[in-house]
Amino acid sequence: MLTKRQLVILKEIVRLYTESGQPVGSKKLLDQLPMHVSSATVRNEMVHLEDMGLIEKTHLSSGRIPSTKGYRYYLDHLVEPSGVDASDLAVIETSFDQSYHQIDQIIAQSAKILSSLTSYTAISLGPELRDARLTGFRLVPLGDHQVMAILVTDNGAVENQIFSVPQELDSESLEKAIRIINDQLVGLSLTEVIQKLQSDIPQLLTHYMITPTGFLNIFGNVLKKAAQERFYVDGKMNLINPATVKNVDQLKSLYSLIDQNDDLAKLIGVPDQTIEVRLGDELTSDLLRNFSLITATYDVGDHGKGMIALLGPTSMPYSRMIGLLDVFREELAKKITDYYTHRGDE
Amino acid sequence: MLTKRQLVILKEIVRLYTESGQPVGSKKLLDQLPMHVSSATVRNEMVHLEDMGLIEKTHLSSGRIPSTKGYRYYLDHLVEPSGVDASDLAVIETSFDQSYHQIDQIIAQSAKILSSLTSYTAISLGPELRDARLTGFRLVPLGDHQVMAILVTDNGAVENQIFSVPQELDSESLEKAIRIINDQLVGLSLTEVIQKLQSDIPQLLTHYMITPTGFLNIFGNVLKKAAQERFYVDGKMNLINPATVKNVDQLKSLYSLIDQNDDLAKLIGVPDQTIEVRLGDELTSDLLRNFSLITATYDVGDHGKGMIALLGPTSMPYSRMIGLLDVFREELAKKITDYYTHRGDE
DNA sequence: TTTTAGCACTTGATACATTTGAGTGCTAAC
DNA sequence: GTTAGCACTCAAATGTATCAAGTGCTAAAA
Repeated sequence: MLTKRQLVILKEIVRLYTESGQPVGSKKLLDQLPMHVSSATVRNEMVHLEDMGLIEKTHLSSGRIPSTKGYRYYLDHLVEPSGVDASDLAVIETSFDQSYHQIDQIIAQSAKILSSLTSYTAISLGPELRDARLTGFRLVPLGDHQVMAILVTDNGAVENQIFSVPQELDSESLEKAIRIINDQLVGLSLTEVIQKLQSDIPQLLTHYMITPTGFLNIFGNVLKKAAQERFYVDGKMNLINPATVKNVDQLKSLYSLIDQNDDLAKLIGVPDQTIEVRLGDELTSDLLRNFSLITATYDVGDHGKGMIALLGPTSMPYSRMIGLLDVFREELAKKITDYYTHRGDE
Repeated sequence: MLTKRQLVILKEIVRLYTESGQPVGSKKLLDQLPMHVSSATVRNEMVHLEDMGLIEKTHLSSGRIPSTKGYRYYLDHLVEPSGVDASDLAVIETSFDQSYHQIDQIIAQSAKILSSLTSYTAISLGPELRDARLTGFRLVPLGDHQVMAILVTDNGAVENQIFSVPQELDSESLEKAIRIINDQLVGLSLTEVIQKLQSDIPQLLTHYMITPTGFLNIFGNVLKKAAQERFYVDGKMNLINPATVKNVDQLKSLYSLIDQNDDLAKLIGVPDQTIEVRLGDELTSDLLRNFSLITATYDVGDHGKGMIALLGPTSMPYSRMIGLLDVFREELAKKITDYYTHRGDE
């Protein structure tokens, strides 16, 4: 158990280190501490904190920096989210103040705003699509044996993809198939649609088409693409930071980790807190040893939950970041709700 | 005028410097030279070359490196494109060996192949769209006052964008408008379409619609997007190179230069040679002082010309790069021609 | 028992001198 | 025109001294 004084010292070490980037020595620390004790006392306390593994030295005679365990303790017990600057708030509001034709544009914009506000890498994810309901499937002939398949869901996501049509498909049976799809599947959630696609539908189609596989491939493809979570990342450049990335190779690996949608999904996982910070070992990849990931979920009622996240060095100014994300959650949820209620009414 | 021996020496300096990255001294140079002269003779020749501004020293007693002017001379008179490795050729062929639904996928893949083969940044541009002809314009209702506008051209490019439909547009007049567009404009080149859009069409539409502006906005938007040259860039990471980029800020500026489609268009301009190398001052931006840009055009007959390019440090192995691009031009043109002839016939 | 003053010790950073090696330019002889 | 030889230059590596910031420990004070 930590004494009151040790708590204050740990908290101050975290603050000073994130501010200055330099290891914190007993003298510097003393200037900032509210109580008046001698530097020797502080040193003694620091020895205790070090014994507990909460802080560490970079070399024998250096000042101390928080260890991963120390940050963990700080985040679990000490951090106090700070309020958001009026100027930051203004940036958020003006940046969101445009009309969007697609929800994905809002999500992409979110990542952009967050990364510019924080100078870290921002990741954002739209409301979950699994529970979104299919509102329509279209095939638009483009000529030259090509069609564009378009899938629309009730939460505003639109997925499209272009296919070369297999020769055996004539436009008549295609139209029939589409009618069946729309009759049978509209209104179901995407997960349900995926299930039905593996049971009822194929048989149903055989009544009207000779070989439904070609068509089912097309539909299945677009469906898969639509049901997949798609992360928007902004501020990748900000990963370049001598404190976290040692060499160019590491940077390249990091980039490919982040560009890979699946890897990113694995990294972020399923946060269970509203705002959650993971760092060091808690992150899946060895590449992220010196990183910290703050995830925040947001809630848009019937339309499900989404997520925004910041990826940066372990020594982030957590109070500010957590405060900021907390406000941003609300603003984003508001904007999305707004979008759902007003779309098309301009 | 340079003597035979000076030419050999200049060429060798370029080769050794690109290989080693180190300034080349008289001794090292001597080992590689075919004729047997003394190092003093070589030194004398180097003084001449330096007087002509073709090579330079990094400091008073250092070896020599080619100057920008030296590279220019080398490229104009000395470079001999080398053949392409069998392995490189195999990579190109296997990477292209898939079926593509859209021409843009081929173009994007080109950039990917080139950057992975060269470890430089690769840029690619599809066949010119100005002369492409409009083959169709569609509006697909998605529900909730939203439509997707789709524009197809005869060279396989498909552009789509989603709009919220202005309230005053009912579906009936929309259909009429689309019929007019397709009747009047299909078969014309995009440049012609853009012209007509500013003259005949608005008046023509007023016969059938009350306020055509809403509709014209949508069409104009997609048209503009379709007619715009879109560059595909791959291997941006490779710009990180201590030889060319000194600090992180410069890197960020470079990235934003490359991400900005317009800036990129300005940078690349209109190459008049089949394969052209520009370096130093010849590039528009100050940021690119230490870079070299190799552009190569490719020709797909009726479907116009496109471009591929490599951006890297001035000290690239030009023989290999030029040889590679020359082969790649052909392969890409072949692949695209292939796409046009076989699309839809699988 | 806790706190503090004092001191010896460690370490990274900085500055400076010295050496080494790769290279040059020049001169005089071939 | 070419070459051997030599004095000279400079960056990079190496060595040395000093400084500042910090620590741990001990013994005395509170």
